Amino acid sequence: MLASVPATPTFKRLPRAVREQQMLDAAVRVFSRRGFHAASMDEIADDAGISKPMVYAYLGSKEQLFLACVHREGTRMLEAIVAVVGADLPADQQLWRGLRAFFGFVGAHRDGWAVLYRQARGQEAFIADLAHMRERMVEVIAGLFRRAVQAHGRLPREADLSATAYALVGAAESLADWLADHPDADPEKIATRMMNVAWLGAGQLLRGEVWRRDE
Amino acid sequence: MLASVPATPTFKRLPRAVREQQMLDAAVRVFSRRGFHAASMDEIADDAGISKPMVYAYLGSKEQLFLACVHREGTRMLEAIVAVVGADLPADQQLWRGLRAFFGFVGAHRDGWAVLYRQARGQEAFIADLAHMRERMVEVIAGLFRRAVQAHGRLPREADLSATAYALVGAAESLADWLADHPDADPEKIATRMMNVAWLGAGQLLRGEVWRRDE
DNA sequence: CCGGAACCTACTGGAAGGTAACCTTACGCG
DNA sequence: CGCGTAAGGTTACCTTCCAGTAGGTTCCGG
Repeated sequence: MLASVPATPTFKRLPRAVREQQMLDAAVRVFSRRGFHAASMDEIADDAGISKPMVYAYLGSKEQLFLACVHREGTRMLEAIVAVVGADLPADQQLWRGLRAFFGFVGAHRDGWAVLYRQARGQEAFIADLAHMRERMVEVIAGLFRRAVQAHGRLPREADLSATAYALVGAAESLADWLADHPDADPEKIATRMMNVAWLGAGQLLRGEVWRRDE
Repeated sequence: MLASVPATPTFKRLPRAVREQQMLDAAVRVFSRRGFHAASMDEIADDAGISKPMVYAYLGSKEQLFLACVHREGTRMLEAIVAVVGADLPADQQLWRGLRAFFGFVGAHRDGWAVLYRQARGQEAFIADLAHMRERMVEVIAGLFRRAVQAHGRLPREADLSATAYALVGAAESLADWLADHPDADPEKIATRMMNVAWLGAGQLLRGEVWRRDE
């Protein structure tokens, strides 16, 4: 009989590891579409092609699920950046490569990272974890500057370093936001603009100077 | 007669305009303490010393109430900035004064503006209005640069101008966030640091150059 | 004394987080 | 081979919370 072979190849039982990733994918989609509170577990489960209790069984509560999303995406992004920043390159080259990787990543995950990240800020329950990831990013950049300044034979003040790093991270996030909302924008171009303002500063920019990458 | 002055100063009937401001004050407090969704209309009404139906009668729905908050605070901030930026000062002076006003404002409304603003981002319903306010801010800064560049005899590309402005706005917001979380930080100092990185850029900073305000 | 503005208590209706109890397929092991 | 059991999966429910409202009361101005 025909009926013995099920005509629905989609609904197969899958091992936990696979389902978990599918659920996280769905959760990222829904969270970034709706925001944390407005997203319902029903919709996430639906989007993942599974029923709600499974989500609870595998990922725990809604909060835990959200944290898992942020953690996965954040780790991917940080790895993508760290991978391309060579430790012994000149500072501007490091910054350039990091920025290019960052905007490349955001460009490739438009509805994923940027929006998710924005969601997490201000949601009381997550600011601690978010601040921690942000801190790691800031520390990477601050460390970059620390070495560069020391290479110039001066000793930097920590407060100045981290303030500068914070400002750069904020600037990058702002442009990433803009990028996320403009599907036809070119990440590489954004990275170049960001590099210009970050490295040269407004003062030199409006005098017509341009940063060149001469790799 | 003495009786004409009521002896109960707390529970007096008040004209609409006054109550509305009290409600907005309470709403800003509660929204920034809890976040948009976690804030309940009951708590806001309670905090305002009034009952819930009054809030609905005067300010409409929860969304409208939130928008009213954002709008009021945002307008106040923009006015504070525009008021100090003289139209015919050199560009760096304008930027410096604007930044000082901005961080001064945030410092004076720590639990008000910064958190409220962060709340609004990512909440589907508000991104349009938020983007509009942000756009006004970006346009102010972009206009500042446009004139400065033209004063140098060159014609700027709009895309570059707004990208630069976006980056600066993002950097300022990021530092403002940091400021909102550090009650003992000095707004003036943050403004100086921001001015350094914005005007000089990282390249000159790590060579040890410093922007001086010589007013 | 009447109209309307300020104000209240008390309710409804629905949405959504979370769970209990149950089915069903794969597959390891005797 | 077959059988038991755990892992994959489901339906249907409970509960709580909260935006929003119905309908009534008090007070002031004219």
